[in-house]
Amino acid sequence: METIKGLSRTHYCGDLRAEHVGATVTLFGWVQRQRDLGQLIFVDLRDRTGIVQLAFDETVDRAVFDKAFTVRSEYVLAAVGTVRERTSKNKDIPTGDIEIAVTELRILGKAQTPPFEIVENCKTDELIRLKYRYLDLRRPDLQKNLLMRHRITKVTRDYFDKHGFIELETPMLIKSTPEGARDFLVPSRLHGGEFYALPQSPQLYKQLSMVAGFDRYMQLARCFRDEDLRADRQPEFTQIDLEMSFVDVEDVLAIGEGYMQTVFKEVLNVDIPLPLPRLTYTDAMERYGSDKPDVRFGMELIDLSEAVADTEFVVFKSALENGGTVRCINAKGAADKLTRKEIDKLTEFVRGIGAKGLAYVRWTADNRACSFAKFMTDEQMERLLSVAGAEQGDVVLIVADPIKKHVLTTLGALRLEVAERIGIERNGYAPLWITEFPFFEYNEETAQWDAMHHPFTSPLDECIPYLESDPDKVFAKAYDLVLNGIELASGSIRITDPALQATMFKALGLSDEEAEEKFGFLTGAFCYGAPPHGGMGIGLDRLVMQMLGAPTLRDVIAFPKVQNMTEPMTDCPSAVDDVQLAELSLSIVKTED
RNA sequence: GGCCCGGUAGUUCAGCUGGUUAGAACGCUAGCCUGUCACGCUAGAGGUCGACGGUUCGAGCCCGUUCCGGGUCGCCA
Repeated sequence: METIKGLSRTHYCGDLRAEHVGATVTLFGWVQRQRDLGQLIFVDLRDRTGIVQLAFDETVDRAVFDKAFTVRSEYVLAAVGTVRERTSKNKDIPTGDIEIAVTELRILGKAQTPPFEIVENCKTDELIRLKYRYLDLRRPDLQKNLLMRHRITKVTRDYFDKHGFIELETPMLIKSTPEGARDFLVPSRLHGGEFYALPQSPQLYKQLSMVAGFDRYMQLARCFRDEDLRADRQPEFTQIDLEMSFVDVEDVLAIGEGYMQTVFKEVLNVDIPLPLPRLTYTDAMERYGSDKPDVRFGMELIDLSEAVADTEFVVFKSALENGGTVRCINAKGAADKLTRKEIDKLTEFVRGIGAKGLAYVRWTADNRACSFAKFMTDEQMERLLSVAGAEQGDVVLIVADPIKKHVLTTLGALRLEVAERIGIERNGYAPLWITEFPFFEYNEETAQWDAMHHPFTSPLDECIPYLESDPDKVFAKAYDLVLNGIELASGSIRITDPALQATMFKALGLSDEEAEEKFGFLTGAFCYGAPPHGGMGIGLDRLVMQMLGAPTLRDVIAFPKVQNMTEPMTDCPSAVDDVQLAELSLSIVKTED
């Protein structure tokens, strides 16, 4: 191996063009491929900008030629040479008009044969790629993704800076307040038996920074949640966290949607018209069966309760008699694709998510196949189809249940499943706000009202009187930003009135002592002059994923975890030795099962 | 924790109803080749069929258990 001594890069490989012909250049990079034609050798040299061809022919020094003969894929090279026009051009790559007539070649690093080829659209199993993530990251796809991520964070900082936000760093070692997601815990050495938690979000600190008078705060904040993974959920993620003083809902939404417009314009050159559409939580649930609707297509939920009120079909009847509802979606023109067999699969699908079953009418050119036809008069069927807006070629999928929310969420999930199965086009970006979330959520298991948000979320002004009497009538100054069916951001206006905060804790079943123990430092701070404030957290990883159209978060995070929360490359988590444990006053209890 | 899908050469995959020595392509190694760019041609190496157990005269294939990965439900205030 040779050293880099005396060499300094003049160009990146991918930047060279015909205009550079005649120039002497010094390039560094990895060998994409070596082609040995006997008395002529080509080497494709790659760096993060692209690939350029190095040529070694009869004009080159014998020692240099022999060295070129020995190079293999992924060797790290330095090449000095002259840019010249190619005798036969390659139209497939940007540097295809030129090549480098190499005069000096150094092998700066040798490489074993990599376990997979460093190419775009690599088909290799993801586990293998993650084990060798440093090789995976060399691939143009991931290079592009992470360069784009950098671009997005740069635009983000610039946007918020321009709007008067200052970036503050909040601590990673914080107090555990185990509500909501599980905390990652960090044992304390100096305080044996006590623990820090890693932040699930900088929530309390950013609110304190408002009390401290910073007025506008933002941070690209690392956050941690010890919950199971999904394609769009990692235990460790980055949030564009922001908070603003002296604002109400409208002010925060304006900053948030301005940001969306800016980042899409500057990074993708996509125009997002403002203001963004808004749906209240209630409307979103009624129309799409979801609080994060993908509004790029219709197939909205339709209420059939009245239309089927007089039928004898026991499923509909008992749902309605027990205070429930009967609703449907109409898969327009899907009768060919949604065969009986496919509908059976959909039935299994809805059962899998807790529904009791799926009723349907499949209206083909031949007939109307209907799972409950024998309970329906012709007149009732006509009425149902008319309300559902059904025509020949449509498939109406119906769900009934005594609990309305079950019907809505089932159809919401079914709507997405059907769209996927029948191949509805879903292109472009359709961001929108979901507003006025309910404050409480009824927990059927405990028969209690739980907070739907963290306990510092402010109720709508007009709902305050109902806080203790009618939990179901209370809505929050809470809002989500939804993009193409994904929750991108979530935020709220916070409570700053200590009396109201005390009422909140009480409504949530927290005793004064518990509230003081957990959040005393915050409520205490609010006694020293708290400005009204609110903010939001935008999921950076999800934003990047959406902007790139990546199928998983792992494609936009440099070193992600896999589903069992390990990292294949370093094989963490791992055991530690007894000395370390003893220092932390910890011992491992082995469980058998 | 539940459900679904997957695991065969370095990689991507094929492998029939359970039946001879488990194949292909790419990659790799060596030789030849002066305009390739997915170079070409020739030859070669390369396998604990995820693991364990069972059924069978015989298992890559069937059964059970388990490990690993992916998706999803629960969970994620």
